Amino acid sequence: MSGTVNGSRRVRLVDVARHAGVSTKTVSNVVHNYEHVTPDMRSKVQKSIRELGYKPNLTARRLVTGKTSMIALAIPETNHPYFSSLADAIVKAAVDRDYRVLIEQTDGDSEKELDVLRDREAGLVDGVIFQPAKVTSLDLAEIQEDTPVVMLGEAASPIAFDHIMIDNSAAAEVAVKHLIGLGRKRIAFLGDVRGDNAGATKKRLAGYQKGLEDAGLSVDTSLVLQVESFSPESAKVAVQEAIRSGIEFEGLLCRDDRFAVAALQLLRDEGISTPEQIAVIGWDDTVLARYSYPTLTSVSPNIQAIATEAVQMLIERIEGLTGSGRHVLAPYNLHIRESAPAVKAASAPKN
Amino acid sequence: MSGTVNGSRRVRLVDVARHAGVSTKTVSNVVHNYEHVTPDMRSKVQKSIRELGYKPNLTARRLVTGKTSMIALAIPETNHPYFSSLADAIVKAAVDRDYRVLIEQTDGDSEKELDVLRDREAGLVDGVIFQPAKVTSLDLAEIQEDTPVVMLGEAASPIAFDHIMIDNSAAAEVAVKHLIGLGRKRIAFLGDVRGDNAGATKKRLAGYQKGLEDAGLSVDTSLVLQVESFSPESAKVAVQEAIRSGIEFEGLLCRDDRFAVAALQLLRDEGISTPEQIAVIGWDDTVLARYSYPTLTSVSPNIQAIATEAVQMLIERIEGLTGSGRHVLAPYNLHIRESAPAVKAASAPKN
DNA sequence: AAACAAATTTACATCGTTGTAAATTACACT
DNA sequence: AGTGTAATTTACAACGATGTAAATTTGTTT
Repeated sequence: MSGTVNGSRRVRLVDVARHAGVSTKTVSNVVHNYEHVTPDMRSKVQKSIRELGYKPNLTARRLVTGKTSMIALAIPETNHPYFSSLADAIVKAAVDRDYRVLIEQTDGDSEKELDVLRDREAGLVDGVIFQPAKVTSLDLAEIQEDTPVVMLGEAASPIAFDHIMIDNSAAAEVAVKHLIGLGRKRIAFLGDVRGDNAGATKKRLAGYQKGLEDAGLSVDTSLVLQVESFSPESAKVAVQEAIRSGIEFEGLLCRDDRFAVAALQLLRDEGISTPEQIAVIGWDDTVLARYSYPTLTSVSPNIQAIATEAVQMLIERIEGLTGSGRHVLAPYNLHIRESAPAVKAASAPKN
Repeated sequence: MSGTVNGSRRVRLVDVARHAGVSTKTVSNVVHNYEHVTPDMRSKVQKSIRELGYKPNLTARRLVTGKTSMIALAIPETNHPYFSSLADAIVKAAVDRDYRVLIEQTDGDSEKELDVLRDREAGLVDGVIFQPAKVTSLDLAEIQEDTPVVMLGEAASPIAFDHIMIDNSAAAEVAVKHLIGLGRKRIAFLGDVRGDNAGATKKRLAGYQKGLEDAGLSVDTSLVLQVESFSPESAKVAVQEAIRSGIEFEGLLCRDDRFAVAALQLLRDEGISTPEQIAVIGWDDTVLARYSYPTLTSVSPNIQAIATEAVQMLIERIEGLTGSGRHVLAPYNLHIRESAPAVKAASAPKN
């Protein structure tokens, strides 16, 4: 009773129609639960469908409807704690809306990122949710495609595109103020990555600075730690150099959890206690934050909200909404854990 | 110079043909780099393609060729360190072979898992790589579909399917022997999860047992810690209860990294040192192992090899290979880190 | 220059479904 | 019973590409 009888071709709509003695359109109507079908017809057709093991061919359906019911999610890497939870949430949100998700890995490569939007082939997906790592607003502005796109993340994007992000500057400010609330005065930022032109770090730095200034603290540029690359190793090197060169700080705000956890490991190796001597805050609230030692306080974007909103906005575009790009700020909060505990329980720095 | 001129429909093959004054088939030939096309023709057509901004419609192509060049990857959750690296590797391997990957999350739900194979719609993908969490060999045997499938992971699968896994029993044995090499005699296993009928744990337990027996150690069933669910919390509860009830052990082999890292946290909270008092080994060698404290020794399946092989086997099936299921053992090794260090550097248990 | 073979190009049917609009049937009301 | 209207069902032409096989052009050989 399988889809094909030995060696014969797949069962088509027309085969069901013949078997049931009706037109193909009626079978189609039954398949789609069209309401104006008499119960007799319906059950007769359903019986044939069952007996023949008919399954609709999605490709043919797509060709005539022009809809794929698929969206692409373009992210730098799947194997990254933040992006994998983002992917998870977006897949769930899409499935709720009867869409499927195609993952496109751009590997943080600007050519691959542009390819995603250049859209060399048509009819693959109905729309794209795109979190760029390298590509700049200028690159994007040149590309004017007709596939709907929703941008995620902190990169500046052309106003033409819908865009969802958290208020990076405000979030950094909240994080800095939390550290200040713990009595920390000299607060470092890890890290300013060489060649990172995506703009995320700049915004976080701006918030970091504003947080300090609002509290009447001076901004010391030697506390903005420069990092060679996005690898945890180079983050460790940066922190280590700072310590070796005698730069003192009691708080550390990191641009992401990977850097933060690397910093935790380094501080431990150097015999510096967290949070007693240096309180640390990460960014993204990934799985790493839950399992590190000490557990990591982290800026926590509401991924659920981002995913739901992104899918919603994209579907609106797919369904024909026009007009210039919408710009949405997603909610976030600071997830407090041991590395920068709640203010009440805070002990003053010991050094 | 974009794909569509204001408001007009998409450019089709036939539009290019008319513009260039040739037949549609010639345009198609140029698009596909068919060799028997004169240079004149080719450049004339390419010019038209460029000027009109033509992009081939994948759906139409698929309908006539019957190929989607997409494969599905069905996994319990994207947001899991092991599965996200698996997804990453499979996407890369597939892209290398000119396939795209559709991620299907089964949420460890047996209905959803069956749905993946029941294949309610045809022509979505050319084949499926499927790592089940719940579904048993029996459930699967009933389903006889024509979409090629490659199974991953430790669940028993019907002989009809191709299947790739690491030798769980042997790997567990290696891990246990490593602990024994560190001088540990009482070695516990975390954990036997209630309701886990996927068979993975059973095989690991078998290897655990064999490793002990080979070393002439007795197998104490109270050292096989029962866990209520797959959550880290329940793993912690299980370890805690064992300690509270006076069960003593110097080595701990865990069924996955999440459990292992949860155990590390609990041991720390209990004031038990790792690896001095209890050496711990995880499984899957996920990102957690790199960032935990202490860093985690873990059984490390060669994900790269698994992904490449899975894609290779699936494509062979897609291209028509018939015959009964092939069963492949993938390579693995024990990634040594601090929680169960290399034998040389090992210190004897202190308690 | 004719004849044949090989290399290009073309015409046309086809993939399997759904949209449109026309044809039919069923139903209600004089 | 006859007519008008609404509810079903159907016929047929798309959707946009590629495969097949035939038609044409080009090139070679005698």
